[in-house]
Amino acid sequence: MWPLSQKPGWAAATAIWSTRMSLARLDNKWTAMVVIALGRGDGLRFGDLRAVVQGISAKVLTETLRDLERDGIVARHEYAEMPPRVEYELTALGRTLHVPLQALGRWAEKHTAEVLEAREAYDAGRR
Amino acid sequence: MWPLSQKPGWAAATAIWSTRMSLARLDNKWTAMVVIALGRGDGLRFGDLRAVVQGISAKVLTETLRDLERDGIVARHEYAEMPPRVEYELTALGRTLHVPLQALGRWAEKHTAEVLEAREAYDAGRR
DNA sequence: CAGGATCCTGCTGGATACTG
DNA sequence: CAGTATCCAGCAGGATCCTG
Repeated sequence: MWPLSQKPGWAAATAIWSTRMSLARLDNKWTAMVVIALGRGDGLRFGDLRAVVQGISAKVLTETLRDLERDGIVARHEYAEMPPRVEYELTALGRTLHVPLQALGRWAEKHTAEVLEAREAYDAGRR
Repeated sequence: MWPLSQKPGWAAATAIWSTRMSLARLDNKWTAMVVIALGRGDGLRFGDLRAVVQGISAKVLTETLRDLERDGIVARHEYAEMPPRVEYELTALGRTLHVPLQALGRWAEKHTAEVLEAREAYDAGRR
């Protein structure tokens, strides 16, 4: 195996990753969880999302949803009622994104123990 | 469809997501790209990684690699040579993580155009 | 209830210089 | 080459208060 840096086209092809991965909105640490949450039920309310995505503040949830709406991943439905009701759901594009993200969520659930063990072993070695 | 907040077990089951997704190291925006890069070749050097994961600083790459090593996802091989050489590769656990992350990368590549269009449309409507 | 506005802080992560 | 150490700016994101 030769150094990647000498592989023709590699650097150029991978240079745009950062841009594309940003488009996937992975730069916002909450995005993935919001999309996964939305992928489960249809018509989730703001409050439901806050409860499900534990730890997120109202402000950040609002911003995250705005960004996702702008990117065509989330659709916002506002009902002129009293009290006001707003529901969010994934668009068709959003549902395609939900697939790999859900796979990632499953990975996390499945391998949590292994990661924790590795972490303890590492820390034990350092001590 | 009833509100999620009333679904028994849901809140409890999803409350730990944040923890588990953190374990997946999605809170670091560079992690995904580093793992994807490592998943391609075996024995990537520090400098190669810096070149491939465009825009990352040496400091942050170091920290990211340390965290991944601690979590048992990346293995570090140091060679006592002059000049020094250090190679990184995914562990068995790391390769299982690589699968969903690569899928995510493919999503980003495939749907970049759609996202950009949605973004323009959204901004046009706002104007 | 859903969020806009504002203020403020901590940590992320960049720049630079130095070592084995 | 592959880091480490230090310093520091910027911004993510939390707390609080307010509105339709």
